[in-house]
Amino acid sequence: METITREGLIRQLKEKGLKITPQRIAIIEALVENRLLHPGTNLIHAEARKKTKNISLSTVYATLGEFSQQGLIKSLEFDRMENRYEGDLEEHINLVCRHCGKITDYHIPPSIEPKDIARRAGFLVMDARMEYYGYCRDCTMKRKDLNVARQPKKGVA
Amino acid sequence: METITREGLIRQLKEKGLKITPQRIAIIEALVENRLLHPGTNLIHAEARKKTKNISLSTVYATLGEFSQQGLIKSLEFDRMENRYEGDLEEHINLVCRHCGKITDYHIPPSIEPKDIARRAGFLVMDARMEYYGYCRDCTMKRKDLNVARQPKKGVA
DNA sequence: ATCTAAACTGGAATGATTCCGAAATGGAAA
DNA sequence: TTTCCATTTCGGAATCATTCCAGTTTAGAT
Ligand SMILES: [Mn+2]
Ligand SMILES: [Mn+2]
Ligand SMILES: [Zn+2]
Ligand SMILES: [Zn+2]
Repeated sequence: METITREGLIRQLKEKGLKITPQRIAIIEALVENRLLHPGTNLIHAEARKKTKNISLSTVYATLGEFSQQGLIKSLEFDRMENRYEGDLEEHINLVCRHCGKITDYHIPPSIEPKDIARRAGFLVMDARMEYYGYCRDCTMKRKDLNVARQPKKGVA
Repeated sequence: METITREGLIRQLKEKGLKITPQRIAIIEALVENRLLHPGTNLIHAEARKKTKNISLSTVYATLGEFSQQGLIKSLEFDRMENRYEGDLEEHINLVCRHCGKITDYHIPPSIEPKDIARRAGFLVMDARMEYYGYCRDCTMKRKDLNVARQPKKGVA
């Protein structure tokens, strides 16, 4: 099981010593209920508002950031488009429609032949993006502080 | 061959009826010379400036955008980090270091066992990102204007 | 009931990217 | 070669998702 649930998330918050607040409950419910949509910050904000009066957007940002950092959910980051949140932690391919923005999960069978898989799902593959994030050899060597650091904003080398 | 070269890019511009300007030449040279770094807009701007006096940042943005749209290069888009440009059009995995931001190419052998490959390259995989961009079944159906449209900024469904 | 570190808040700041109208120019046509 | 105009360039303002901040509230331990 790798899919988020209301109770599962609450339990994890407790385990990690994070506080259970009305705002967090509302956000959790919004996340779980809309997980198939890979909801963005604004949808979560709107849905959470229906459950508790006045949740600030700042809180939604902070909370989704915290949850992602803690590994409760994953954030799918885009350029000039709000980040989207993933409630399925299992490794799979997200089929992102360039036209309507819909993101669909495609769970990969043991062995892959990526393009075919997508085609079989009726998805017209125009471009692929596969990335691994982690630490390069150099950084692994001099690993002084491999705290989960955000990617540097500037500088290329 | 799938790697950009000065002459190749110039030829493609001509083929597509785009004008050859000093600014574009400078940007092309900057792209080719730094292709291994997956340079960002600012590096390209800085390098291009060395070749022709006064290239505006707007022009660099416009040019890299145009080149990407035409398929001469690919843009790797990130959240809160400047986009990076790819001069190797062959399908491969980009190993993105969360620590120093370095992006390394890893060309995939016929059949993949992704994680192992990365490990063999000395890269510590912490997270994976694999995405296909294209058109979902629904959009392919009612494909009226499948022009390369930018992803909608808002709205989830 | 008390207390404090954590969480929340609204508004300001950030920064990469886009947008804009005006000026410059590549290169086709004469 | 000169003319001409669609394309390109320019710089400054605008955009907008996200982050930051300083003050206030609160969950939950004691
Ligand atoms: Mn998914
Ligand atoms: Mn690459
Ligand atoms: Zn679609
Ligand atoms: Zn590194």
